[in-house]
Amino acid sequence: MGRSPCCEKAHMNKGAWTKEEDQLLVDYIRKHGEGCWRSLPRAAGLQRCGKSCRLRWMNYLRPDLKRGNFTEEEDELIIKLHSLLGNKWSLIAGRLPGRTDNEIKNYWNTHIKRKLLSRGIDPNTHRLINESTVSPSSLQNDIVNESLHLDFTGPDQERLVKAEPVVQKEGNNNNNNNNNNNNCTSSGTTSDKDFQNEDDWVLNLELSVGPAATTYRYESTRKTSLDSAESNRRWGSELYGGRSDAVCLCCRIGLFRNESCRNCRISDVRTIRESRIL
DNA sequence: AATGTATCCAACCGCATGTCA
DNA sequence: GTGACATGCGGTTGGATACAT
Repeated sequence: MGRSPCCEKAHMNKGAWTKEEDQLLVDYIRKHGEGCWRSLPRAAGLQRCGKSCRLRWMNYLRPDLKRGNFTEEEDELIIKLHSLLGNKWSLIAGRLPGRTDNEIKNYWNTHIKRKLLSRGIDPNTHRLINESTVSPSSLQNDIVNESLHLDFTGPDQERLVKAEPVVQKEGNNNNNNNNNNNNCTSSGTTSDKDFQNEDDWVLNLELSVGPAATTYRYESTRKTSLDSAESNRRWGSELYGGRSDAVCLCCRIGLFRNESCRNCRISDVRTIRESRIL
């Protein structure tokens, strides 16, 4: 027995969205907030599948999306994050405010792959092409280290090194206070509940790499967000054994210093996030 | 100007996962 | 424990546009 389709597709529009459809979706979400994508199309008067609505909103209509070309800084950050996370586009997008996983994925496939290849670097392995084995003294290794070196020091280092490279599939991310109206549930985001158990530390590391900048929680029927600075504090605080001066991943990787990192500069993203909902 | 080719990116699809009854 | 359902993710597709011939 297969799963039933997510929606009745017979009478659904497909393909490019019209301005009218966009407007209906934006109006509805402004009024009611995100969530419950299955019932949203009908409620909003759209002849679209819920998944399609979600995608359109997440990748195109969200007001906090950054438009325009990727900067050199973003390029380098994507490369470094990809060397750490692989094709975990949503996690990578979580560290690039205003960019979507789809956008980064497309950009990777159309630009960065080519860029790396032109540098003689295999975009999949982040190693020099023509060198199949790792030599600790080689340039190749320098590149790998340059990409992967995280400088994790202190008591947590050992646990971190032992962590499996599983990014998302484990853990107790049952954080959402579900708004059970319309039998809607939500899933997948990380909250402070995830940080309550010290034994979950490694899991929390995995979960926190991505969504720091856009970590939502449901409160009653309205969605709010953790501001990125707070998310970074929580993430870093757990990561570095409760130190309060923890920094975000960008800084940790060494791409930025605190003063030049966008994530660290944003002190209160909540204002931005909420204003787009209201 | 017409045609062919390359590139970009929005959207789709299938599957994995989490939640709930 | 199990199945149905909702959502999210990553790979892929195909139409639009840019560029080359």
